[in-house]
Amino acid sequence: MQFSFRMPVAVQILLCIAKFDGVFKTTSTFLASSVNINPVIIRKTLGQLKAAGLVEVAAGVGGAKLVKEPREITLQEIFNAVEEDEDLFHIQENPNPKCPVGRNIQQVLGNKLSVVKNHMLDDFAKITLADLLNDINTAEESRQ
Amino acid sequence: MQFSFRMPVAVQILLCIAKFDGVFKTTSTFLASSVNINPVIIRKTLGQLKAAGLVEVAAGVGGAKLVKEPREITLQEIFNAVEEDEDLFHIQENPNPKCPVGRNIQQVLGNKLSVVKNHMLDDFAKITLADLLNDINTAEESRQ
DNA sequence: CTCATTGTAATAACATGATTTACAATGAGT
DNA sequence: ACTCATTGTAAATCATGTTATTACAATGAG
Repeated sequence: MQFSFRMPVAVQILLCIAKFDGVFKTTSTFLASSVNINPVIIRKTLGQLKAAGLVEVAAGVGGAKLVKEPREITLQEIFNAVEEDEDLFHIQENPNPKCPVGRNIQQVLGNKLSVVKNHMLDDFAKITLADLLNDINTAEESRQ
Repeated sequence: MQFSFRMPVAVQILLCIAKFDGVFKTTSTFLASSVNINPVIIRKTLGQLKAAGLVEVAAGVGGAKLVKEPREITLQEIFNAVEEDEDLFHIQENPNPKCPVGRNIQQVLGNKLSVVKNHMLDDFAKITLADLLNDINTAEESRQ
């Protein structure tokens, strides 16, 4: 069980937009070929990133640009842009109300897990697009 | 996108075994009625918990018991018992190798995300079954 | 030997994510 | 105003994973 492609795809989109800014027009087709995914997914994801205030997309003419500096864009913002705001885990919705465990599990376990999720979001907040761009460039250099 | 029922179900199973120890025989049918889930799921989950050394199950006669004290059982052990050891997120497996972003995204983003996952596991390690039992009891008392 | 129960396989039902096709709306360039 | 590549979006389909269900051999105390 793991999270879907969504956040990683969004990250790759943003990295490409940053990396190729001024060099290539970053259309959905162009981005789709980097990620190797369907252009419609790219357009949908770009829409979410636009709604989150991270990019602006030129309808008609095509291409996308970052609205903020890479070091001001965190993984947390990207995650929140493309994922629902929901609990980390499914907890059974209809446990037995006659059982002392069943009738309290949602609240008790839910409380603990929401703390864990908040820590995860805090971790995401510490990782910026600039960090990732930097790592990409370092990795590129080490390929000679 | 969220994790499945598996870990929460395993937690509820263990809580019931601890709570009803010596009072009821905790068969898969009994546990299934607390969680309100199919007994086969319970049996399968109990099998995973047994393999992880957390419970012993009496085949034939029925019923399950904890092998360790509740305060020695952590959410991390439970999580690892029922979930695959895999990355937190899917990262596109076939990105474009001609793109400097595509050919490095797995390594770069994967590194960052594995740190986050380890933090999450550390958080899980700090939560014990005894903590949850205690919270259940407190919640029960406040119902009067 | 009996019988409730576990262990397990196989299948179906269901939900969700990803793919693909299609097409109206957009807007810079001519 | 027209063109045309592109976006935005809906709808249908495919793929995958999770949960539910049925079935039955294996288990082991009484």
